[in-house]
Amino acid sequence: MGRFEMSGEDNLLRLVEAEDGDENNYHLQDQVGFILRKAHQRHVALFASHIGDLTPPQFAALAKLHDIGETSQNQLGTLIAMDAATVKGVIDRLKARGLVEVSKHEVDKRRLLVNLTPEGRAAIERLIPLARTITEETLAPLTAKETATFLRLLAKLA
Amino acid sequence: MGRFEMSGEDNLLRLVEAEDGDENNYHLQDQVGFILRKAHQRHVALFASHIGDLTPPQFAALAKLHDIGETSQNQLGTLIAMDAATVKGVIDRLKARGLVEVSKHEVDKRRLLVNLTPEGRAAIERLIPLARTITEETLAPLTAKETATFLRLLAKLA
DNA sequence: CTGATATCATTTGCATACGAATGAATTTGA
DNA sequence: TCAAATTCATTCGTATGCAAATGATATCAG
Repeated sequence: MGRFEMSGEDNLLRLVEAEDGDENNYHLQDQVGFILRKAHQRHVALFASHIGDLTPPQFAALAKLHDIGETSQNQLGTLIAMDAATVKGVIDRLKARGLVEVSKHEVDKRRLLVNLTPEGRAAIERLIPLARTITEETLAPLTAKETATFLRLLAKLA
Repeated sequence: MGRFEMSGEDNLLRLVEAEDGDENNYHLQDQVGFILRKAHQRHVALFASHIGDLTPPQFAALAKLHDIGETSQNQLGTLIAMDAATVKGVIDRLKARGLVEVSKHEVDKRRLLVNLTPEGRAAIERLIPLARTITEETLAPLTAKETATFLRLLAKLA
């Protein structure tokens, strides 16, 4: 289906359509969703290379608990953008490793309170500097000005 | 832990450190990895709202096969940024639905060739216009100029 | 007060995503 | 040539991520 095999009519059509963005061909590698997925993959790989024993979602849970203190599992999920099923798995694994502990809310018996253990607090405080490095490496292909622009626009899409 | 409970010494420390970017506090919601994850989540949700019966990775596989024609499973994985284990699962599910078919490479017996079926070709050609809409909606919070800038910078990170 | 709603957590099922190990086939290099 | 290294595919284990269903509890409206 090379362009050199097109008839004159097809060629005319192509020339007309080229004006509004080559609508005839679909280039997966130019789609925002595909590039977004790849950029996310690269970040996760960088994260793993620096922090091998914790995933980004696990880190996010610990960092948020460190920031705001004890909360319900549901509220934590909202703050770190995880649905209820996902956050449960993350908390279960952190609990199994002794990094967080859970307790029942005294008043509202539906709620499960989550908090850092001393080990969890030590871990997140040790890891935050590494996370800053990961952020830097993720953004390393951009200049400082580009980084500011990128983060501003990315935030609009999130 | 409010700032109004800080001692005078802490306050001085905070003022000094504020000069190089508030390094004492870690704000998860400002980290590129976290925002990248949320932006990706939003895109996947938009995708699902328009194309309910196919996931973005499945769509990517069909779109790439439509673009380049028959190829090995391994090569396809490289082109759509999936490792061998992941692409196998995606192809297995597309195969089970009759959208792709696989065959053995005659010369190199290690390779598994993958190609669209007529049904797969019809499906991807029907879905590509929807995918364009999804791209538009994903980028809707940005102006045209911002979109161009964003895609250029995002590509640098991917 | 109480029935309808809403919220919180859990469970199940399905689909990525990737590291590590394995086996088969191919390519390389001394 | 032939042993070593590489490539391709598969399998296993672990970890998100989300929809849907369920059960317990809490809130709201009449």
